[in-house]
Amino acid sequence: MTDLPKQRVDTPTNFPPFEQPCPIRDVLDRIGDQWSLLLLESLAPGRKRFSELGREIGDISKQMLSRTLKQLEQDGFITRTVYPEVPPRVEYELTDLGQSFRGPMQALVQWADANHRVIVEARNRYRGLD
Amino acid sequence: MTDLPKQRVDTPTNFPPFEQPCPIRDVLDRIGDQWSLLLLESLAPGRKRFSELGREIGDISKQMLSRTLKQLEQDGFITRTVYPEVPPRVEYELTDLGQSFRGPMQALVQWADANHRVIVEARNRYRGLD
DNA sequence: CGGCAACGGTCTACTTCTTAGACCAGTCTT
DNA sequence: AAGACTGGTCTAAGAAGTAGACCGTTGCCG
Repeated sequence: MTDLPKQRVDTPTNFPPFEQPCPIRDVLDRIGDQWSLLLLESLAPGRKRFSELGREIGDISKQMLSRTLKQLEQDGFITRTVYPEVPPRVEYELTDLGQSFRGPMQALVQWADANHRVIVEARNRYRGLD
Repeated sequence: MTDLPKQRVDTPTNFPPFEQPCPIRDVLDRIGDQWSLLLLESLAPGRKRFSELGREIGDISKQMLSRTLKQLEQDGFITRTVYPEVPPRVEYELTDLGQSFRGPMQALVQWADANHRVIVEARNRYRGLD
C-alpha cells in the first residue's frame, strides 16, 4: 500500500465496460441468479405461501427466500399478500408480468429437461479425459 | 460450542431437500449464474476468442471468464480450440448442443428486451412507496 | 396456567464465491 | 533491452450466501 512498484500493470483486466444499461443484462442479472427462476417456476401453477415455497425448493435459506421474493416483487413479477391472521399467512402470486414470463421460462425448462442427459454425459466424458 | 442451550430449535430452516436430482435444477444451476447466459449469447453469432469475450461482456474478471468458459466446455455447450501461435490464440465456439440452446435463449432475450421498461417502472414505483 | 408449536421474517457469525490485480511464458516490435 | 501481446493462474481482500438462533402473537394441550 505504501511503496508498491505499481507501474507497468501488464494486463490488468482492462476490459472497458460498455454495456451497463443493456436491457438483457439488466433483466438477466435479476432472474439469472440461483433462485429466481426456481421460484417463478414454483409459482407458475398458482399462489403459494412462504414456507410452502421453501419446502418445494428444499435447500434455500429463509434469508435468500425472503430476499429473492422481495426482489421479484420489486421488479413486478409477483405480488405479496399478507393475511392478518394468527400465525401470519403470506401468499405470493405471479402478476401479469410474471405470467407473461412463463412462456420463455417454459422454453428453458423444456430444453433443460430434454437435454439433461446429453449434458450429464458431456460432463462425465470430460471428467474422463482430464 | 461447549454449553449452548441447544434445545428447542424453533424453526431451524427445516425444509427437507427433496429435489436434488431434478434435471431443471441441475441445468439451471449451471447456466443460471451471473455469466453463462451472457457468454452463450455472446458466442451465438460465431466463434470468438478469450479477450474478445472479455471485452464484450465488459465487467467480468478474467478468472470468472476462464472458469465459466471451462464449465460451459465441460457441459458440452462450447468447444475450446487452442492455436499454438505466438501470442497464444484460443477460440470458443458453440457446439450443436450450444446451438440448440439458442432457441430458448432467444425467447428469454426477446422477453427481456420487450419487458425491460415495465420492470424498470415497477422498480421505481416500489422505491417510491417504500 | 405453563410450555410449546406454527408462521414469516430478521439478525449474526461463519463460510463460500467473486474480484482486483500481480505474475508468467514466449515471441515480435521499437 | 524494454515492453507489449495473449490466455491464463494465483493470492489477498471484499461481497454474497448459509445456518440457525431469535421474535411476536395466538391457539392447543396437559
